[in-house]
Amino acid sequence: MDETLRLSLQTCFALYGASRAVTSAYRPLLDPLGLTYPQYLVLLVLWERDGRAVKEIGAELRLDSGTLSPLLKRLEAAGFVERRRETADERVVTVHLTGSGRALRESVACVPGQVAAKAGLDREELIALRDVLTRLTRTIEGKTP
Amino acid sequence: MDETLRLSLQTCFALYGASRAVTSAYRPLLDPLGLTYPQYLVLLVLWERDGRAVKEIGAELRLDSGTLSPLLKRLEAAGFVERRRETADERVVTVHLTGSGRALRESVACVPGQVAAKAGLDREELIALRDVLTRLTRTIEGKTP
DNA sequence: GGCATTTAGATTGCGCACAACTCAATCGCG
DNA sequence: CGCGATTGAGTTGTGCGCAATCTAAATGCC
Repeated sequence: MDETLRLSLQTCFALYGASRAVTSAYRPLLDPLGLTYPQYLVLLVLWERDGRAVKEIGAELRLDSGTLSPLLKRLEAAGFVERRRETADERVVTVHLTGSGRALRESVACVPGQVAAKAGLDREELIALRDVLTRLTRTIEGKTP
Repeated sequence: MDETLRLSLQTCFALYGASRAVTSAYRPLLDPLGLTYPQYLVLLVLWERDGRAVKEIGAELRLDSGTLSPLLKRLEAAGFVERRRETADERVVTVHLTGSGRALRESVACVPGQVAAKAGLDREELIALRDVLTRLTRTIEGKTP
């Protein structure tokens, strides 16, 4: 097989493996708090700005309602968020942190540092990796809308 | 929040997003053939060397039997592979390509090239990305065995 | 005002991932 | 040889991720 094709395959597989490895690096840290990695991402979005619509959260994380609806239901069942149907536009549901949802922020403050330590990349590499992955994602999404 | 922690979060999220973006770049190419990306990976492993044990495939792709057993069952139902319980050691099941499983190889020959085109990274970037991701995965797996 | 179109969210269904468990076969050690 | 420990595969249950579909609400256009 062509060298370039092989390289493409290897890179895609490396991406697939690395993503699972990072998620599994988060797992032992989040599990004691009763969170999964995607749930943690939703909370990050809400900690930055509370009371967002499901739609906005989805735009931020690139997740549709098919993924978010049940996930938010679980976060609500766990007591970390509340969902409110807006009166101004009753199609919209906004998601609000509860007290324990806000409190969780302190509990996970050390998580990113611990994951960074497990990853073992230095600052330069993290920046380069973040930037090339962001560009890759944007390029693909531009071509598969 | 600490600048470094933010960087770590951004990089993990970029990895999570890029992995899904790449998988979704494969989807329209593999879907007409009745394959998913993980199924395609299993076939890649078998095209390289046929008749491997489930265990070996799992070691190659870092997938356990909980993922592979039903996946292989679906590949078998689709007529691309056959599973045989070994007589020498009856715990072992080896997976063998069928004629149509082998034939599929030609049909997907163009796939990696098309994905590479969608990704829009040049050769140097692909190599750098593959290598840093491979190192990242190994480092994490070394620390979370 | 009335009706088609669009929009936000939920639901259904399928296929991974992964943990936890079962079961049968094999291995290893006394 | 016998038997406990280990191994390989499968099963069960949970939680994404995404396509397809549904419903209700809002919008637009006449």
